[in-house]
This record gives sequence, structure tokens and C-alpha cells, in this order.
Amino acid sequence: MTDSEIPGTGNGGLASESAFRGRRILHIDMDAFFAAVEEKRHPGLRGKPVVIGGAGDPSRRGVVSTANYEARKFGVHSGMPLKTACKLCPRAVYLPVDYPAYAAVSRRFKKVLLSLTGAVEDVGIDEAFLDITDMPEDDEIIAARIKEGVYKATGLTCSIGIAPNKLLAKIASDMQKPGGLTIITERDIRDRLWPMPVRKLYGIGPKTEEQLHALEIETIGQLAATQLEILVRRFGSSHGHYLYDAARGIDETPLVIHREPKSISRETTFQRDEKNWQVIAGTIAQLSRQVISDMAAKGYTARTVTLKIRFDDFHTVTRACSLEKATASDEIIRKTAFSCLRRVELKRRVRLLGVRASNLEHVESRMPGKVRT
DNA sequence: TCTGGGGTCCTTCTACTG
DNA sequence: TCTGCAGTAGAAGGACCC
Repeated sequence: MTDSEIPGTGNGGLASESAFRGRRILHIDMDAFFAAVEEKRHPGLRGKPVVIGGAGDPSRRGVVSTANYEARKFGVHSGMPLKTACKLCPRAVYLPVDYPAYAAVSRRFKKVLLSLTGAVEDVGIDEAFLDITDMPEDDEIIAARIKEGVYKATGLTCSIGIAPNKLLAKIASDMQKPGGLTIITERDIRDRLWPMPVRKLYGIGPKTEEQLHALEIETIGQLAATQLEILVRRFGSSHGHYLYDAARGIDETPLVIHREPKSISRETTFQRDEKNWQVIAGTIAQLSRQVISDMAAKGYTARTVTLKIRFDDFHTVTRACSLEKATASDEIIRKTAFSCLRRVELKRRVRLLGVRASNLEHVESRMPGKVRT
């Protein structure tokens, strides 16, 4: 059976026109963002392989956050351990992540988008969705205006995808990087989406890819040719239905213009796996203070505290404890984190510790930096 | 031998309640 | 009083994203 011969549908497995509702969604993605900001700040880096990640020292623990296109030629990619990146490209320039600097550039780029339309969904520091359905200009004109505006504001380039929904727009923006513009319509799904590997679909990571390969499903077209019952049986109802629709290019999720955080957390990985209880306790106290400080800055209290421990074998456990009332008290959050610690058997060395506050409640008026008990 | 940090969402299990 | 059932909430873990 070929990708275009899909059973159980009247039109070769493609969604009906009504499934697309005539929306125009634009996805913008900054090109190798962190590396591009560094190259803009330090012009001497241009043309050299640049790798951003961790503390900028490839002999220490950490992973690659961004590699520029020169470094990618050596096989370096985000998520890769810095030590591995250094073996592949020892002559690259390694830099630490300077998040405040990237956030400042991000604000300038988001301001350009908001000057065009209020319908902007912020997705991370270097990308966003825009609903351009009601804008009268052609897709190409809008994309050109955005690219020009972003370049003027930041000196950086971006890639843009335009499609009837977020799922397809995001795939489109990735198709011609850097600096590209890709427009996908529902008529392109068969020829452009279906030949792609399943991993290109948002929501399919390494685990789902592995399971799909076990079902001999390699391409999005083969996924579209798979019966819904098979996907639901394998992946559960929610994920199964999602995969079934996504392979057909169907995604009716709206843009989320405003989002409240669900949790605030801090975690740290020890340079050397730790077994000293005092060091572990001191780190939990410090992480708790950082979480409290973040909560205060954002104006939240929390009712649930979760402690995360990753051992030297990478086995990870979490212990959570909910309070009767939401709090922003340093002492209560810290004591709750320690009560979670007492429920974990510390048989192995500890690699990572994390403290998370969730079940957040917004505090309307708050003195900056003050902690309410 | 190597695998960050800060998030969200989903599934499964268990305890509680009526 | 005990048992079984259904609904719900919280805990824990997993997968995924940037």
C-alpha cells in the first residue's frame, strides 16, 4: 500500500476542507538564536564554529544549547553533551549560556511581532505563532515585513512558515533554514508532509519514534495510513488520536495569547556525583531559596512542593507534598522540601537535585522581593 | 562513558470518600 | 460492620518541548 492509498477515508486519507477552517497561521523561528546573538556581539566569531552550552567549558558537565551552522557541519547539535561536541569539533569556540542577553534580544523581536498583530503566541525565547487570518496582505508580503522588522530591530535573521494551523506552520518554518519562507496549504500535505520521517511531527520524540518504527511506520504518510484503533491501542486514547490527526495535517488548537505558569522550579547537576548529606541538604536549601525568589518576583504563592533527585545511575525519583494553604514562606517551602527528602532512600550518589513549586496562586499586590508567610 | 535546565501534559496508581 | 463500587484528587513517573 502506498502513502496515497489510505483506507477508511473518502479522499485518500486527507482531512476535509472544513477541518482547516481557512485560518492562516504564521510560525517564526530565529535562526541558531543564541549563537547568532553571540556573533552579533562578537563579530570576530563570524565564520567560526560556535557552540553555546552549560558553563562554556567542554571539560565540565553540560549539554549544547545551540550550535551555529558552521559547528553543525561537524555533527554538533543541541542536546548533545559538551564533551561529545568537543570531540567532534575541538576547534569550535565554546561559550556559556547568557540567558539575560538573549532574553533582551527576544523582547525586541517579540515587540516587532506585536506591532503587526495582537494575536501572538509566545513559544519560548526564539519562536512565536501569529494568527494572520484577518490581515489583508498576501502571505509573502507579511513575511517580508516581519523579516525586515526583525532584522532592523535585532540584526538577526529568522525563518518563517505559513500554513492553515500551528502544526503545519511549525513544520514549514523548519523546511528552509536559515532565512527561509515556506508556505504549506492543505493541498501540499500528500506531497510535502507525507514523505517526511515521523520524527518531524511535533510531539513525536525518540520514544514514540522507536515505537512507531517497531510498527514499521517510518514516514508521516505511513502513519496516516495506520488505523486509528492500532494507534489508540499502542499509545492510549489521547496520544493515539493526536498522532492520527497530526499525520493528516489536522490541528485545530487555537493560539494561546496569555499563559499563566503552572510551576516554578530550580534544579542543579553536581560536577561530581555527591553522597555527602550536608552538601545535599545545603543544595536543597539553596534551590528552595531560588524558587522562593522566583515566585516572589513573579507574584505567586505555591501549595505543592516537589523534590527531584537523580542518582548516579540516572534513575530519577520525585517526592511531592501538598500544604493546606498556598505559601511563599522560605521556611515552609524549605521544610516541606526536606520532608520530601526524608521519604527517599539515599543509597546511591546523587547527580542532580531539583525543587519545584506548583499549584500556584497569583498574589495581586506584593512588595517587590518581599516574601509573605 | 555520556546524558542541562525549566517547563507542560498525560498516564497510571493509590488513597480517600460516599 | 463489612464489602464492593465509582468518582475524585494527589502522587509519581514518563515523554516531550525549547
